[in-house]
Amino acid sequence: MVKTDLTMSDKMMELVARRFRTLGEPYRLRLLQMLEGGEMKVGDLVAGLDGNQPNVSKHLQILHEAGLVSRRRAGITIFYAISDPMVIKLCSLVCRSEIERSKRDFEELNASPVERRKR
Amino acid sequence: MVKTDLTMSDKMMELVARRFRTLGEPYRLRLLQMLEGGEMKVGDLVAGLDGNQPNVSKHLQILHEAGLVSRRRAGITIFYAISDPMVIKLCSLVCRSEIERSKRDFEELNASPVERRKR
DNA sequence: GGAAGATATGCACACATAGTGATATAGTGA
DNA sequence: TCACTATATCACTATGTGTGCATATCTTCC
Repeated sequence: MVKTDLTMSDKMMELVARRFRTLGEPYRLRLLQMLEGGEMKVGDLVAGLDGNQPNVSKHLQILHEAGLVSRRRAGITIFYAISDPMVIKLCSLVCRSEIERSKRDFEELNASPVERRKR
Repeated sequence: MVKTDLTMSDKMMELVARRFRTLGEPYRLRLLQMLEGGEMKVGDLVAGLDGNQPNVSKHLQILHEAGLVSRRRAGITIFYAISDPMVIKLCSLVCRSEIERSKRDFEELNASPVERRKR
């Protein structure tokens, strides 16, 4: 029923791209990072990220619509939490790859001039 | 030397976000998908994606600057290939998660009205 | 019901970026 | 050197989206 072969349909491609774009914002990554330790209320996220409240709310909304965080109301405050642990795996994958990349760049910079001419 | 603890620095966050944004374009995902089978020349990518050549070149440039694809010149033609296999892992992770999500949505739609009221 | 606090939303602006057609560059062979 | 082919770059427009301010909504407590 569900299409699972290698060639993704255009619609699936669009969905995947959309999810990547959702994660393509530093502010949202910081929010997710803060939520990595457990659920938090909006006010604490605002305080922890030195941002203004509407902006934080908007980003949380985007993360929520993407299904990456869940919402829980407790009286007058609202708690957000990571709902799809995949995002953590994704971020650590990219982060590790980025570190590898910077390491390669570093070694390339320190290579001998003869080596460097080969690029 | 390299910062590896859980709280990413702002600079690392920016790099990770940039990479996600690079993958946040359906056209680029389609290019990567075509390259999954091995290196290809620009012309074949243009033909395979029913796009115009400057656009394909620009996207390939972006992928190349991100370090996701490598370039190889063979005479007058240029071959591109996936250089960081991590992108395949990333895409399949997100794709699987997206399938799970659509499955949940489907089941939720087919749940009894009583269940549905709980959302 | 009215006030207060927490969160969400609407609006306007700025900026980044994708698409497109024209043009430039680079390699090849005559 | 000149034409030809493959690819890259430029200039322009259009669209999407992040940000900040003002304001609305929702819940609780008096």
